[in-house]
Amino acid sequence: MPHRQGIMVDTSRGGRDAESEQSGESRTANVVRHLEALIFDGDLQPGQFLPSEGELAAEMGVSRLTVREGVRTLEARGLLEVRRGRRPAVAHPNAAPLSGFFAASLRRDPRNLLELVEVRLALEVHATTLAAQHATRTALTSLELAFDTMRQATDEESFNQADVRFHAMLAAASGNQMISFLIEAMDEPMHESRLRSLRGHLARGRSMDDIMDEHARILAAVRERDARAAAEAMREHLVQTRMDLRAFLALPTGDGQG
Amino acid sequence: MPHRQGIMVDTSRGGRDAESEQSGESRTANVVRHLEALIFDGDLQPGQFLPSEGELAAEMGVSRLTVREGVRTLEARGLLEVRRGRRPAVAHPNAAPLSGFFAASLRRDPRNLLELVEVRLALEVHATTLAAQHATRTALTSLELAFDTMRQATDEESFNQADVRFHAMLAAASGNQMISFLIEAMDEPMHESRLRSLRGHLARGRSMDDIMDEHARILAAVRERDARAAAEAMREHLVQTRMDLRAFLALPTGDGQG
DNA sequence: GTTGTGAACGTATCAGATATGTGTGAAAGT
DNA sequence: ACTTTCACACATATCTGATACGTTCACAAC
Repeated sequence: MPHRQGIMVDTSRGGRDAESEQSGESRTANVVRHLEALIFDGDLQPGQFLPSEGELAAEMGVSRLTVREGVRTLEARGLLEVRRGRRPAVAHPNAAPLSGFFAASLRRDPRNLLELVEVRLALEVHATTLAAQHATRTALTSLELAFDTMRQATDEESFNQADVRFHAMLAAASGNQMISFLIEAMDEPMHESRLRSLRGHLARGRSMDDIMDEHARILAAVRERDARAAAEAMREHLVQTRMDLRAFLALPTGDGQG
Repeated sequence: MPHRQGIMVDTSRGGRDAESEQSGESRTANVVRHLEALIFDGDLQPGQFLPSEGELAAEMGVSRLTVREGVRTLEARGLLEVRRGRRPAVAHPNAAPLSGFFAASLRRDPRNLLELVEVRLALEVHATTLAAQHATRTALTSLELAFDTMRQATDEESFNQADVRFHAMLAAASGNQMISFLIEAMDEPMHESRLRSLRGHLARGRSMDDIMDEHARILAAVRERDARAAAEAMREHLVQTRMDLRAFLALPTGDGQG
């Protein structure tokens, strides 16, 4: 009989089956599995609430503290949304865990930026192929809207924002949510590098019109449903962007800067 | 002055600057940021230990409970390794968070499997390009070794294992750790689907030799450093695999099965 | 009908214990 | 001298019992 103390009676209820509890693991791990079961196999839809910490603790025969640790774990994994005063809610699928991973990778070693750029290139090129094949009419409209916003942008920051949106809409047009999440997850961590890329772009003696042309070519090919041309246009655009970033990294000012 | 209770004195030490604590956020959030700072900006290398929970609690003027919640969060993000009886250690970079994300996505909705396959295709094709361009001699040797292991495999399970290893070695040969992590992270969640894909493959009237041929073509192109051919060979292989999987999903037996 | 308000509930956090795993150095045995 | 054993200091895992404060909702007051 493993660690029991005080008046912790085991008779929490009449017929509790002990099968679902692995005694080799920690109680918190058991709580995590229990919560996962509630989320995945229970009939809880995203946004719906779990029992309160106290109820969960009573159900599982552990203290509230242990429940809290399990809840924290699943919150960090993006499966639960915890807000003070409210019961824990099943989270809508979201890219936060991915975002955290990429951000952490960059903070650990800024050189990972170039690796991330490669990942992005691979994903976006494929997303463009899929978008040309499957994009719905509304998705196309959103894409065109984002393109127009880019064209009307005046300052660097709003241009960047519109650029991010264009790429996000393109990913969304692919119809593949996993790809969308991955690309979205890279946006935040790579925000800084975008501005740098832009500076490197200018340093290479290229203009904003070049960038707009590249995007125009992508948009046109997607609109014409020419998957091969669209993918190629995106690849060329991203290769240029990669060169822009390298140009910035080679700049005298941008050398030692993390 | 926000919630203070009991004898919680604020004079934890002489000159503590309160700037690093956002009073708008929860204490746990502050702890998380503090720990992140230790991990990223401190001089702690992976494998090294943080102060004990008690010490951290004293340093930050919070209870051990609050520290524990923060530690749990970072553990779930793959940044800390916690083992009973030992102080928390900085984790080596690892793909666990990605793996958790993909696994959760699949458990939430098995239809995400086809989306994951697309992601895998995009990443592996690009990884193959990079591998053909940059693979070191030792990486090539590992790849050949994995290929030989595949050829000698007798049963389904060991073949699959060798197959996974081949693709992992190829990703490693790309020299891009981020891509490696992503592909590695998909291995576990997609393990089941691999077996199904294999069954679908046979159901389509194709043989194991076909699979070996596809891999042989990839290996040969990478060895000859023909990036375009290598990428194309990988794409064809993965398109076949995708069709295998679809074939399985269309099988009478494999229809309702999650 | 609208608006305020308080009780009920829920989480956030603290304090203080106990149980048990880990590592270390001293004591014991060879 | 070398190894093994064991006790002890330390660290985490978990429990109990409180307090503080955010959320919600029903009900009363206007």
